[in-house]
Amino acid sequence: MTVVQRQTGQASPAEGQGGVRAVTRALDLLIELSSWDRPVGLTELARRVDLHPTTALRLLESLRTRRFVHQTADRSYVLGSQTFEVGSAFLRNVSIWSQANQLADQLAASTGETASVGVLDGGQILYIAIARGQHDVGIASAAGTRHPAYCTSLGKAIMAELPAESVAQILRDDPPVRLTPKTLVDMDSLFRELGLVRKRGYAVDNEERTPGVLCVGAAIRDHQGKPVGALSISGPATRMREKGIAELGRSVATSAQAFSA
Amino acid sequence: MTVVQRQTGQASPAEGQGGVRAVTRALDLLIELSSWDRPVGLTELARRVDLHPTTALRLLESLRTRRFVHQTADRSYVLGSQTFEVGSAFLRNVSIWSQANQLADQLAASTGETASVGVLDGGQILYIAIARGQHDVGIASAAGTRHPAYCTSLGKAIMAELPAESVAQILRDDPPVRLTPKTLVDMDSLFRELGLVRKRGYAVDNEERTPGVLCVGAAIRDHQGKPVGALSISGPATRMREKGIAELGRSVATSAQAFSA
DNA sequence: AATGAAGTTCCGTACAACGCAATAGCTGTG
DNA sequence: CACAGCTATTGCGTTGTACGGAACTTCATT
Repeated sequence: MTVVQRQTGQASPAEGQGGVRAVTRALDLLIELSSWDRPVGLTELARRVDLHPTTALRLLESLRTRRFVHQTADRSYVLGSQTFEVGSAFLRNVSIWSQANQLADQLAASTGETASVGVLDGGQILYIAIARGQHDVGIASAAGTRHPAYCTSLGKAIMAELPAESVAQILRDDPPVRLTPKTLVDMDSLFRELGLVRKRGYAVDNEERTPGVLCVGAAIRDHQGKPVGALSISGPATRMREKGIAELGRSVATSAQAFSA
Repeated sequence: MTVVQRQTGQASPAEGQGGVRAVTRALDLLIELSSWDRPVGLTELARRVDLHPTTALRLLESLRTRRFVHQTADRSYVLGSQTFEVGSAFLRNVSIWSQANQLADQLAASTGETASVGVLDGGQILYIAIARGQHDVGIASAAGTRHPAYCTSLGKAIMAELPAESVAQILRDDPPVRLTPKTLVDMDSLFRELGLVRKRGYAVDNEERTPGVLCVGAAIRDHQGKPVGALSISGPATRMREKGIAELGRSVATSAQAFSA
C-alpha cells in the first residue's frame, strides 16, 4: 500500500501539532536513520518516514551541513558525528554519568553478570552504562536504548522511591502492556510489587520483559535521598536463581547504597 | 548591538545554502544548547543563534515533541534524551567502539596516565573513549569532543598511515593554526613529522596543542591495515618526559598493535 | 504599585518549503 | 545493446506555512 503524499495532507491532528513541520520531519528522518546499522539510500529513508524523496533530500541537506548525517561515497546516508557530540553533552548533564561506567564495571566484575545503570526519563528507563559480565549471553540492552519502567528492575527500583502520584502519572503516560506471561499489567499488582521492593531494598524483574531473563536492581539516591537512577544485574533466569536472588539483591542494593553516599 | 531579524534577511550566502532554513536553524539551536551545562531560557538561547524568540519557540517545540530537548519546570531548556539515543546509535556504527573503552581502561591502568581513543572525522579527531589515569590532572578532552588532527598525537598517528593526498586534503580543509609556540603549522614540517611517526611507530604531541601537555599516540588498524582510529596517553609534559617518551611510545604502539589484530 | 524582562498567543503577509515533473545516472535483464 | 526499472537530483510554479511584529500575560525586581 502506497500512501500518496499531499502537500495539504498533514491530517493527523495529534502528531505534528505545535512545532514547525519541516523540523519535525527532519528529526523523524534522523531518528529513523539511527535505527539502521548500515547506510540507507534517500528513497528508502524517505519511504520509511512517508516523505517525498525531494523533500527528504532537502531536509537531509540541512542535517548534513550541520554534520548530523553523513553521506557515504555511494550517496547513502549514515548518522554524522554531531549526533554523538550532542549526545555526549546530554550525558555530561546527567548527574550520575561520570561514575556510572565505573559502578557498572565493578558490579559486573564482582558478580560475573551483566550490570546496567539507567535513569528514569519520561516514564521509561534510559540505559546510560552497560558492563558485560564474564559469561555474557547478549541479553543486555545497549546504552542509549530505553525500556518501559514497569517491567524492568531498574524502573521498579526507582518507582518504589517515588510518591504514589508520580508513579500513577508514569503508568498513565505509558500504560503497561503484557510482554511476557509474567508481566505485571494491572495497577494493583504493580503497587503491591513496589511496596515489596521498598521492604526488601531491591527490585526483581522475574522474566517480566523477556522470557528467560531475570534482573535484580536497586535505586541510586542523591544526597537528599531522591532517586536519580538505578543499578541492576541481569542474566539467564536459571543461573540467577542458582546464585540466589536474595543474595544478588543484597549485593546490588549494597553497591547502589555505597554509591549514593 | 542588536541585529534586527528580517524574514528576507538570510544574507550570508555561504551559510545556509541548499537545505531547509527552519531545519538548519533548529539544529543550530540544538548545537548551541549542547554547549550549556545548565538550563537556558528561550530568549537567551534565541539571542545566541540570532533568532526571534517567537521563531525559536516554534523550532524548540518541534525539538521537544521529538524529545531532542526537554523543558524544565521553570520553562528553561536542556538537551533531551533523544540526543543521547541517537548519539549512541552513531557510536554503535563506529567499528572500534565496542572495545574502545576497554582498551583505554587497560592503557590507563598500565601507565597511570589518561588514555584516549579517537577516530578521524572530517579532518578532526573525535574522542570516543577516555579513561582517566591515577594522577589525573584534568587535562584530557571529554568523549564527544573534537580537536584538529594536526596538533594531536591521535591525529598525527592516523595521518601517518594515510596516503599523502588524503593528508593534504585534511590539512587544506582545516588549515593549521598556531595554538602554542610549538605547534607545527607549515606543510613541510608536518609531512616531515609524519615520516618520523611512520619510522618510530608512534606519534608525539609535544605541547603542540596545549602548553605543558604531552601526548603519545599510535594508530589502530583494521584487518586490511587501514587506520580506523588511534590510541593515546596524555599527561603533564614534565612527568611524561621523566617516564621516557620512547618507552611510553612503545607501550602505546604495542597496545594499538595488539588491538588491531 | 510600577517597571522591566521573559514567555506566549494571535495574526496577516511574503516567501520558502513543498510536490510534481522531467532529467540524469545506474543496474540488471531480456 | 537497447530497454526497463530504480534511484538521485534539478527546476519550477503554487500555496500553504513559517515568519516577525505586536499585544498580552506572567513573574521578578525596584
